[in-house]
Amino acid sequence: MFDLLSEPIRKYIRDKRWEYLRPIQAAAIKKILSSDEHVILASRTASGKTEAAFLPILSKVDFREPGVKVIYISPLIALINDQFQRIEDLCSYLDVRVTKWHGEASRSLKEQLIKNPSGVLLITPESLEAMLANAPQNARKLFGAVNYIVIDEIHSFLGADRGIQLKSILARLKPLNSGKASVVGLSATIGDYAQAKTMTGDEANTKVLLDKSVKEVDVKLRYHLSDGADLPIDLMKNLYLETRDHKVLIFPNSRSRCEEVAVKLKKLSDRVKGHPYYFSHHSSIHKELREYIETFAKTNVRYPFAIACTSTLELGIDIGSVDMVVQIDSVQSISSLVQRLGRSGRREGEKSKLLFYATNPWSLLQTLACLDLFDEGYIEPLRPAKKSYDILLHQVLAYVKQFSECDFNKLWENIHSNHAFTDIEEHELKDIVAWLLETNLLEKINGQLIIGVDGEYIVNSKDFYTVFKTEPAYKILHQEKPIGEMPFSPQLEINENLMLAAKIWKIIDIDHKASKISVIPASDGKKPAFSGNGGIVHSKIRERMLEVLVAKKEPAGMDETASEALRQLRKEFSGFGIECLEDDRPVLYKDSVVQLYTFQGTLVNRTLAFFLRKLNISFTYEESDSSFVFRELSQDLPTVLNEAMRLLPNLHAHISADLEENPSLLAFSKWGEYLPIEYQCELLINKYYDFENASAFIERVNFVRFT
DNA sequence: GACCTGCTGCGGCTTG
Repeated sequence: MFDLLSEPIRKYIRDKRWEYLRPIQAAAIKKILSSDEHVILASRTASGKTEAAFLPILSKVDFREPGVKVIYISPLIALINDQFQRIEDLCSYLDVRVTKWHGEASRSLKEQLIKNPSGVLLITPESLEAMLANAPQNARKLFGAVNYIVIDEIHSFLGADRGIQLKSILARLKPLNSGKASVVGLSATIGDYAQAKTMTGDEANTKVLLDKSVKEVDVKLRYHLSDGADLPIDLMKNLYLETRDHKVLIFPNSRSRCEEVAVKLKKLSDRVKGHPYYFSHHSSIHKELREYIETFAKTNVRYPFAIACTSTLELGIDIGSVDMVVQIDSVQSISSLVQRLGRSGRREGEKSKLLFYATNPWSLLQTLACLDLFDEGYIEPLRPAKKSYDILLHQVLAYVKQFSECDFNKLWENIHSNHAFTDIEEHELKDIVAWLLETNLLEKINGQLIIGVDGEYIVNSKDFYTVFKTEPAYKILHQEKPIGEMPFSPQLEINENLMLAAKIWKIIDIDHKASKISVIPASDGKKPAFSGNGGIVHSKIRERMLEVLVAKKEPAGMDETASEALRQLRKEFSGFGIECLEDDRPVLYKDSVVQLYTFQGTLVNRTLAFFLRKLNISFTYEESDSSFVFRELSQDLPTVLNEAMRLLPNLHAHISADLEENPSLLAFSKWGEYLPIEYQCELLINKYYDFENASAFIERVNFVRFT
């Protein structure tokens, strides 16, 4: 393979003293150099995917003619900054210019590129959106000669609104260079290759190159039952002893818990004069502090450290290799587990090390299920987008802004040929455009659609370029230096103490006008409160939990208390006599209380809850064990579910009544509120609920009674 | 108790 590469690239490899090419690199070189087909490169973390894409692309592309030749698209600014150094290093062998283009990148360098377009461009989807909408003339000048579009961490776009937007942007780029650019997608965690291929818009000519080799994982499972809001002290002490001499990432699943873990570990360390390198890293920590932590982790070789973090440290940002990954209570998805495990054992021949703590039996069971699925190489498929009317509406505004004016037929031609919207029909676009005209987001002059009076505010706001929502928050400052931010809550009051950035603070001033809170150091205080929605657990994980629950086999890696907790939970359920894992579901009858364990994913349960509400049946739902508790059930469960199915033919009427009563149901969608009401209903049905799988569950479920 | 992601144009100021 080496000989196929161009001389400067071969020199790069010699200078790096690579003894051999990784399997994914060899395969990618062969494929990319021999064809112009789109490719998806799927291979575990730290397997050299970036080079797998760029070595052959840089060998093949002729950079002498003007114009940007390669676009690299990343979901994160931090990843662009990281990859910039690697790619620039590579490109220095070819005298090719690399330019960063995102909201925090240098404007003068952007302007230089527009004056004299060439080389490789690293950019975010939102920056592409902004360029297409605001300065289409720049986009034409820059992208007329693009040969390759590399999409990093492509799984982070799949199954998400941001992915539909990216698809649409790729479709809008096509006419600028007569569609001659090939797409190369990179990821370590793709569960559904068919869906990954749809990103390119040409599934038939998209090939997947897959390196299935996996790292061995060394797993230890511990159990410390928690009765209250805080983590048990014996868990914290054990965690301290296990991690004090190592470089570790700790994933406690919430920002609030990150603070708790970082502060408590630091206190334990202080007491015995241990190292001071305890940090917390999540979205509410100020950017500069986060960057400091990342740089510390990457460049420090001498000292052990512990970073309590959320999914901010899950994607490909390079913080080097850690000795161990700690997970406190279960992950919500296998994809997330794979990414987190990939942060340790990155060196050749090294194992990944995972230390897991459960604080309740269901979290232990969920982890065992996830590890089981992980061993099989399973990654949950993402829900394919169906009728994304909200993103369509956003892209309609973007198209009209990009074109300045266009008639309906031109708009329809563009939407119709856009692979993000293959399931949208002309009459649907007509309805939505008519509604946009009625609400003054669009206007029609001489048969031409233009942005309307109220639309101007929307498309000219800096909030226009994203398809996801963000909550307003207060800035937290110490001596005018920003530490982080928090959403306003009753917790934020003068003289209250709280944790942030692994330190404890006392609030001394609140400026509501400027949304600023001043703090000074303190020695004791509470965990911060953040508002958020948990993740979505896939039905496959819940089904596997049932399987592990009724199995006899003792899973490996558990300590004695964990084993005992599993034995206990298995004993509780041994009386049910589950025979068919797919259909049988336990129902516990105790006095007048009925508890149904569905072992279904979050979306199916959410849909079942919708039915129960509509039937005026009172219940409580518990996400951790996926169960519904009924305290005054007057009919038996099969009758109830039969009635639920009878609601289906009138679904729209029920949903629209719900929406009228509670418009915040649409809060999950940033652009949904601008849709006509009947399309808002469709959006709820397609994106928020899962009627297909809920109905299938109702039809096949067989209640296994236990008293 | 429950994750994350991104951003323009322009006016006005400071600094070399």
